[in-house]
Amino acid sequence: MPDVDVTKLPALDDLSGLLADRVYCAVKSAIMALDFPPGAIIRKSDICDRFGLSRSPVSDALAKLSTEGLVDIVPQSSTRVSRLSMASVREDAFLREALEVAAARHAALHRSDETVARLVRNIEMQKLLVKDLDKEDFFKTDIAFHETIFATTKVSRFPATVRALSPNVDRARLLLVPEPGRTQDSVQEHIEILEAIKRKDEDAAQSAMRRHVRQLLRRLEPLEAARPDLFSQ
Amino acid sequence: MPDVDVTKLPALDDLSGLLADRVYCAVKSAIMALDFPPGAIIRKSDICDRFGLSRSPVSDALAKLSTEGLVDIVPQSSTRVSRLSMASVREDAFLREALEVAAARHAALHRSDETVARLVRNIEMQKLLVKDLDKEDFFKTDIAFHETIFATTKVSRFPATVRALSPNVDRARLLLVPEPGRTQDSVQEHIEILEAIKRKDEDAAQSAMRRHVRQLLRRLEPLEAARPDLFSQ
DNA sequence: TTGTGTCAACTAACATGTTAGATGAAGTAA
DNA sequence: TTACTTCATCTAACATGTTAGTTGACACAA
Repeated sequence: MPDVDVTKLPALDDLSGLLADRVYCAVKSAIMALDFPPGAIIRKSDICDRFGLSRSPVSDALAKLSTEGLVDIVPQSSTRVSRLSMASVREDAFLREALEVAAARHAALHRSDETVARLVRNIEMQKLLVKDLDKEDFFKTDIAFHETIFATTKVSRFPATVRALSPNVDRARLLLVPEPGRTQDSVQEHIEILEAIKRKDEDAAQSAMRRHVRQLLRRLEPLEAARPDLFSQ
Repeated sequence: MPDVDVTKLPALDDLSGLLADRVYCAVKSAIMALDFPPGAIIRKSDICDRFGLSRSPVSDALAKLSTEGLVDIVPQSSTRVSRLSMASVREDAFLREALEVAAARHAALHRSDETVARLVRNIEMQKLLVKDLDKEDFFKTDIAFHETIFATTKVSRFPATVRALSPNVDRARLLLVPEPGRTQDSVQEHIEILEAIKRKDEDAAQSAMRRHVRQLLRRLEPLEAARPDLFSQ
């Protein structure tokens, strides 16, 4: 397995803040974007050279990534980008589903009229983007839909927690090939969630959200066979 | 606000493994046990002296605790045990509920006969411990009950994730005064969860678990007024 | 060919030196 | 007294030196 290509690291353009945090963000985004492919070896000294830094902030950054499961550090030996495994993707998907479903249920019970209005606007936007085949903005609007639901919980770290608990899902997601009609289906699922939230039907909101998030896992399952190079075992 | 008392740190008796990990465990257990009280200042050099170590492993340990929200590091200035806040306790409780409820639902759908047998045995043990007023072992058995349900999800990091997501609930919990009849009620709630799992009624398992975990938050709510010294704002 | 022991090379872990920024007390002016 | 400035002190962040453990190649024996 070759080393990672450190030239793919984004620059540390964020001028303020700790060096360690900035290195962390740069390496994390390279891993999440699969620019650092699963299994590749990360040489700390290469990253030090790339940014002109000492080993301290780089080690701190990699240690943090290690606790999140994105890199595997072998004591006294080596550091590499963690491989995907369908087991870890399923685990991530389970945890994400638990949180998404709880948020949807909470939204149905406690949503304000303003939240409903925001979700309605969001879905109108989704319909337009599907018609215009704008995948990238659709993706962003999709995320905004879910985060609007998260926001009803008043748990400020909800979006960050969901992301932190399911890094493998997010990485694997990038390997998906577009599936004809998937975005339309996705909008329809969002509408069902919204309708349940509108009429304060918490059970319907819960099951609609569950059906929706399980679509992602269904599409991820075949990946292990399609890209065995990126998966362990 | 005084400094923490480093003599309250447990020894690093675990002979193998990284120093940083061992320091992390020692400091974490002191924080979780409230031996390091919320708001107290942690001096890295004191901890270095206590264990006869250099600053590297101690800094690594505190950085990890910082990402978990158990210590607040002010750049270039100071490190202190994070204060509790009812807002963070409520956030923790919401996330914990989401996971506990999802696990209960999953258990109801996918439990094996062996899981049911294990839960039945566990509850028999609970009844005995309540009768004998053995609070400490009851607490352990309670945890084992929940972890048996977690195990049905096959998500190996489930127990660790629940703990990591709700450190403030676990800290605040230690401040609770015993409530007459609470352990009996708790056993009754466990029985309701078990019965729902037994008959594979996922909705009943979900709501029984929700009622159960909400009892904890109900008991935590009055703490802010009772111990304002440990809460921020 | 295959399994084993040795060893050089390399890495992360740990120790220690240095720097920059935050803090708070003392001094000063209004 | 109050508000502002100065400055000494202290801390975490960062740089660098050192150590110890892992790895993989190679020699050699079965």
